[in-house]
Amino acid sequence: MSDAQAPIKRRASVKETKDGKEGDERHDAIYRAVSDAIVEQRLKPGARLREDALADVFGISRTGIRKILQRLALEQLVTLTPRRGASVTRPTADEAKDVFDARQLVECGLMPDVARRMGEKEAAELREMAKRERQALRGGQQSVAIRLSADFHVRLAQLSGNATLAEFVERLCSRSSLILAVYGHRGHLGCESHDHDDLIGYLEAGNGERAKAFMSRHLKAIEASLSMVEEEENVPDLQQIFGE
Amino acid sequence: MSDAQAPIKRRASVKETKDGKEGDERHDAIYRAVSDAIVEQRLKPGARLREDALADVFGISRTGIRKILQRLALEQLVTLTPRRGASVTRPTADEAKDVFDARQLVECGLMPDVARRMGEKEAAELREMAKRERQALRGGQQSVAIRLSADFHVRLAQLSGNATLAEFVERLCSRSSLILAVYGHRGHLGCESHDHDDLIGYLEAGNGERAKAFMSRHLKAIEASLSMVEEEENVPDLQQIFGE
DNA sequence: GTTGGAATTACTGTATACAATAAATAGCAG
DNA sequence: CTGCTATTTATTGTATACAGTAATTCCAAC
Repeated sequence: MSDAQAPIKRRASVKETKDGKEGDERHDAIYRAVSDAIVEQRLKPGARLREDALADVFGISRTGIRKILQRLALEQLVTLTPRRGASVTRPTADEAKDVFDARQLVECGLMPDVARRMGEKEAAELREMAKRERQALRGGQQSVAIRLSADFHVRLAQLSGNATLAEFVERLCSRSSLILAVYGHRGHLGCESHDHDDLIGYLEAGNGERAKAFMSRHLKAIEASLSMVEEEENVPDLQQIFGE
Repeated sequence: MSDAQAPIKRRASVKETKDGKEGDERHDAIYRAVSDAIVEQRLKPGARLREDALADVFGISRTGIRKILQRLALEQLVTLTPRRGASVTRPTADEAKDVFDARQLVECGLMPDVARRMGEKEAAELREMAKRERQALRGGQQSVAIRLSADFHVRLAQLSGNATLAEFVERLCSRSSLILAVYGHRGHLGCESHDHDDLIGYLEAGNGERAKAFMSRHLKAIEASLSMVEEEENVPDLQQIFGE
């Protein structure tokens, strides 16, 4: 079985790696910087990402930026419209449903495997992650908490031992963060903070079926917490005026 | 629910679109040409894909080629090693297991949804695809049959109505074709040709659970038909000599 | 004849320059 | 003053040139 055990890489400040590092690492750092900014909603859905501007900010040429934008586009975090450039993806309600249905199928299906491979070390690591998430939430850093929550789910999937499915879950979680950023209620993060701790308990006890059922409820709760009103279009005042 | 109903695009000869079409379509055509060549094993695992060579063949510059190679790399059809260039991915036994486990989870899980949304038109289309696959197999075009089989599974996933999962299945099927190309026995294609017809029957009858169970056996049969001996390395004689 | 090393070659990584197209603005006519 | 058209501007698409690095080949020495 392939090893999907590598822990989630810590995000490093982009500035730090600016000079000394090789090109590859630099590119990865920029990729993560943009990805994080999107997931943490510092770049809001619909925001345009001009190549020149990004190239200036990060001090590389447009060539490298295009590569990164393309990667983000394949992960559906940015939308690449021909001759119009890149912008942060604004997930539709349909996409949101697809993503959560997919998570339901995959993440729940993975729980038995995770329970089987769960050891002390893994449980401790997960608890640490859950703790950090709680701290961020208590500290009012909602967007950071969203990302930490996603990290938790991804790490869980990695523990299943299936690298392919873990990677898929990673993409789903990124998109979920975007969905939460758009449709989530302020002040009510989807994940109840103690859910993750409970889940770890079931997994550590080797109770895969119980964990599976719990994950299902957990995901349903997140999805239910969303207010799925499609954002009004750019010029919606017209319709409101018509209504009155 | 998002619309994942679009039929699989027909592969067009690359030559045809060479002059008249716009850049975007041209790029897509080249992408499909390379992708098909890999899936149909005209480009064998391990084969190097030099940028210059591809640029010459398709009459565009390296810039466009790199874009395409990058996309293929993200789909794990080609492996991109830094400063060494691109080569057709040679799936490991571990990867093969992950891919088939993933297919087991996802494709089987999708069957109930597919059964629910199955209509006459869809069934007819699937039967047509299955027929073409049988014909290719009978005509000795094994590699074409592998691709048609993959197309069938992808179309099935699209009928579930979940675009995200359908796309994931598409990737898994591409990789499966590669796996079959490497580990499959010559003359014994994984998919028994009538399996697909039987499956359509269950789905058309709305029997999702039966279809699910059948799909599970079907995928297990394919996986079981593989001979999972890791290909010997380029210069293995040395090891044999050591053994003697 | 084989091995070590240096020079050459081949290839990728990156930036930049140029072309093409769509958006914005200004100017003109009604 | 409004609406249409033309020009300008901003931004992406593409190719090419240059730099850097790994692989190969050739030569010499043992």
